[in-house]
Amino acid sequence: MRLAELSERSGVSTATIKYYLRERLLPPGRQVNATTAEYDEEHLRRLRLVRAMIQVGQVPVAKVREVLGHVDDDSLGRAIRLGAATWALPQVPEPVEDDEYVQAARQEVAALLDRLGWENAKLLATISPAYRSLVVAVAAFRRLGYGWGAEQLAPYAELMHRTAVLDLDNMETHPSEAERVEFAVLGAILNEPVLQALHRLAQEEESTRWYGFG
Amino acid sequence: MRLAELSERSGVSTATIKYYLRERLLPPGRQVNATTAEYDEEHLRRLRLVRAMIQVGQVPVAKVREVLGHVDDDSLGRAIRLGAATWALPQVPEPVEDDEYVQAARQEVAALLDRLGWENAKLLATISPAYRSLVVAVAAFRRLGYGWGAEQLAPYAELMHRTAVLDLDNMETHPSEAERVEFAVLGAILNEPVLQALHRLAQEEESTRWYGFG
DNA sequence: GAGCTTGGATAGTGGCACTTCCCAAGGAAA
DNA sequence: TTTCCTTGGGAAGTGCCACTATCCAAGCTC
Repeated sequence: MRLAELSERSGVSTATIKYYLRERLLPPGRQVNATTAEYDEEHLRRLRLVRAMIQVGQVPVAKVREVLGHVDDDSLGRAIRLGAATWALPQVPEPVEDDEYVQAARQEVAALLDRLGWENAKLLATISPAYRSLVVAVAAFRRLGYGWGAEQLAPYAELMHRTAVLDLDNMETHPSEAERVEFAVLGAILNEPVLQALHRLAQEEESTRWYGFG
Repeated sequence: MRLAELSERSGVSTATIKYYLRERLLPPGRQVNATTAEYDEEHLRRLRLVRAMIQVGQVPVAKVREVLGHVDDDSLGRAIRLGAATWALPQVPEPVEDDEYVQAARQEVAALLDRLGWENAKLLATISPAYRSLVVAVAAFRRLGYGWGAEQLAPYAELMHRTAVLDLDNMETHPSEAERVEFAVLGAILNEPVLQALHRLAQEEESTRWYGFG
């Protein structure tokens, strides 16, 4: 198919597709002659994946390129490819100053991992962006005077752990390795908006149960 | 305290504080004379809240102003104030076309709420941004050929429901109404990065348990 | 051969979160 | 008193980002 058809079938304007081609989020089409290139179903699928990451996952273009690089890199193991995708996602900025709140948050997070027995996560503490994000968020709470500590976090962490197990179970249901990897990446990126929306819906459900609509 | 001290104690540059004052995210200080204004602890607290929303919660400035308006509006009931904060948060864009995927996603979400017995959420279906986000995200999965439906979503929804119950339990532990409302708003905004970070950490923990670090 | 579409390149747009610059007024030091 | 620094406020500028508009020459279509 040509660019116009790719545009029509994906709902993405030709100008934007050209932009993605320029940004190397899509591989170039097969050049038929000087003014025509041919695209196939794989391009359409990749384009939809890119759109889903950008629009639903709110992933910036540069990060999309990075993630796709890992998706296409067959030399990496699955845990690495899954991790690479998650790690490439936008993160909260590095805490500029290591003030008392950040240090206290660091201790609480460490205590949390101890309590949960997440031995692997402890090993990843110094390098995992998720770990850093958690510390920053907990520090923000503490800075405002709320005592978020291991005790309050533990039940949340248990629930998130079960969520992660569901993620992996779902991934395992896919037959081919290529499909599993794409699903892992997608899951890492698209599951979060799903979880977020479910969380907000559940909050609405529950708070109206407690307090009514008024 | 004066602007310079407010800046020092919050770690936010004076230029940025001026910007927040101009954008009405902070109330003006008490004007001492033509070139001096006096700020107090409440300004510092509000500034930290604003920073937390913008940096950790990634909430755009315009939305922060909107949310703060609800926080300060004593005339609203708690469920409304909590909802108002969550609803003001950035959302995925409206699905442009009501194609087959969006329609199928809508049906699956409706089936999910039936299955879960979330009667209040069903009533909110036409107006809740969270509902719309969920539909958009599920549609994105379906467009890529993954069969996310009520059956796969239900266990996730159960876990998120328990999370929401934890949220409300935590809120109830705060003694004063004003504190509860601020905590509800903050929880709606800052809990999400916490949950996200916990989820990613749990994924790392679990996938390394399954597949190792290699 | 007139008039269309094609893909590629370049430059422009609009929004956002700051950040820089300038100013007049005030306080402090010489 | 004079000089110098600091203050808060406003206007304009910056840098980034995700597009989007405009050109262009080549080719296809009637």
